[in-house]
Amino acid sequence: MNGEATDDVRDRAREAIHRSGFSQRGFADRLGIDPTKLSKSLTGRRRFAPEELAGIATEAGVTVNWLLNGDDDAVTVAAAPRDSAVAPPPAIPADRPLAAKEHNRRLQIIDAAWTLIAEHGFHSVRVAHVARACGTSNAAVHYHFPTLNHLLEDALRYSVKQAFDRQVAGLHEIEDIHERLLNLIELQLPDSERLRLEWSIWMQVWTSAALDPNMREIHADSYRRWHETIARTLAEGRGSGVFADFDVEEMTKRLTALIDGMGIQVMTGMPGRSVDHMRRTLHELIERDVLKHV
Amino acid sequence: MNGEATDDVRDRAREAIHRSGFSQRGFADRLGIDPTKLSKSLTGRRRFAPEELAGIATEAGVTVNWLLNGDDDAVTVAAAPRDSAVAPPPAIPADRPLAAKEHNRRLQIIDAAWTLIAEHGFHSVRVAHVARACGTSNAAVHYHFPTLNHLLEDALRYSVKQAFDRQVAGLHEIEDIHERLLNLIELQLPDSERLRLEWSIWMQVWTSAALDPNMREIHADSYRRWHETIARTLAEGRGSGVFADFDVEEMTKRLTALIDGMGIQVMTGMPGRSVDHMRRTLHELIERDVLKHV
DNA sequence: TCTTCGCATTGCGATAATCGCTACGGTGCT
DNA sequence: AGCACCGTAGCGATTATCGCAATGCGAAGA
Repeated sequence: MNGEATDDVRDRAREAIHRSGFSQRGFADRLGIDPTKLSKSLTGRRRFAPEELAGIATEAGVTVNWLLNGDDDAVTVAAAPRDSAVAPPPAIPADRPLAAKEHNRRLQIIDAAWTLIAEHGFHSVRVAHVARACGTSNAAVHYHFPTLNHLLEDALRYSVKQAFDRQVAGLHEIEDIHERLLNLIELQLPDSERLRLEWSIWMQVWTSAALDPNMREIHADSYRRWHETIARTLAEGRGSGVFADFDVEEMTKRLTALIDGMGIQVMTGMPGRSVDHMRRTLHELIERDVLKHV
Repeated sequence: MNGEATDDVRDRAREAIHRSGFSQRGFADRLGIDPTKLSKSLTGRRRFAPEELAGIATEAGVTVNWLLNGDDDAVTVAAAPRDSAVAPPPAIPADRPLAAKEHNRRLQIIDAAWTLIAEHGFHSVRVAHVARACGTSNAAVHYHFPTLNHLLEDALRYSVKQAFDRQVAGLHEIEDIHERLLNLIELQLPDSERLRLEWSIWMQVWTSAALDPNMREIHADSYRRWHETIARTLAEGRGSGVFADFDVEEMTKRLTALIDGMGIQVMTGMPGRSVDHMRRTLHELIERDVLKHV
């Protein structure tokens, strides 16, 4: 968990890129970064930025946790989703590099569906919308996904994986537990457009889970992950004497409930509720009830 | 705000019942209470139970606030919804009692729609479902409501009004401010089946409001009402010296966020989150941060 | 280097199902 | 008679999904 990317990490990154079927240069283009930056990082002359790690994981169909630790289930700063939630559906033939376009339309479709769900709501997404967003036809969508519901479910899993990757990539270098907790919260605030979309999806998952038992599973997995990530951080800080001597489970429940509740208020645009206010309130809570006072 | 129903209250109740077109006996049947109880209450020999007040208001198309205070907008224990949220759509001809069945199919349809929304979600409600639940035809639904969307909107307004009536009826007799705050919370816990359905609807309103600007209005009204009800109670307790000297707005935000967040966790069936736990946590918060400690 | 073949991918058009809404006529109350 | 209320039947629009044929690309062969 140190700041330098080890040889192992670089090897795995190289392997993932190779298996994606892209050239190093093409992969850098997809990530939207300069090819020379990627090259430097892959040879150890530059460290990976958190977004880059997350991007590599997404494009190559692996997890950041695997990139960093060589194991999808390695215990790290954030709790891992269950397999059900990651499942890269077409089994990856480990030996053969994928044909350049393979896996890509699929990812493009999932991402388009994800965005459409976040912007217009689960029930308003039509096959035709997804197809149009990808510049392709309805049939192409149905070629990759048997039914619309399969696609939508995969889009939700994609969302879970994204949040996980973002957390691992953004937090693994942070040693100070107090700072890590603050950063963990920062990574969840509905601040950027991307995170607002993610919040929109969580809210939809909550309401669906309250109605439809089939949604319970994906919700339970994503929420358990979120709960355990907080709980693990609190437990670490408490164990190392930086945090006060509270009941970890109780404090986790309070913190998650407060974050969710304030997130809703921000997302629905209630007067007086802003991201700034949300951040301030959470920092106050941590200052007052989480940190140990000497 | 004393415990006895005044002459005024009884007069207004009688008027409302009369205008509903039912006989006193028939009205009691609709409320599901013994006709003799209704008779005693109307003549002052028995007090109205809170559910009875709420029931009278719902069936007769008035608000509990009007029953108690003679004015829909009277300032009371709970904040009133804006007109937009109550609007008893067919203007009530004040002189003529309604024909027995009038207003009733309409209410039945709204209530059926309300239940269906809560159970299956806004977007899954079909005209045919509502019709079947009422034992009638699609056309009957369209007779009372121009479009499905009008019906669904009215069902949401109905939900706002219900919560308001429940709060006024349940709290108006409680003088002790601390006890009233606890009761206010108690009235919102997703404990009974009815309240679980109401929570389901709130969650849907939240997510819709985050997506669709048109939903903002109804959400803003219902949430403002909820916010102000809490804020008013906190301010009253603070003013009378029972509560500590906190910032009312801030405390209101914290309390509502915590309630919402925990409500979600209960509604989605997260492990370790129960109504009991929710109640306990809220009571602890009030004990620690709201009450004045001598 | 050119041709051919196989296969993954995609577009086009059709089909069937769902669903909101309406036209029209009937019924019973006043 | 007049009116509020409601049922039957069906139109028309939207959509998910499927069958079929075309396309394009890499591998294999000439």
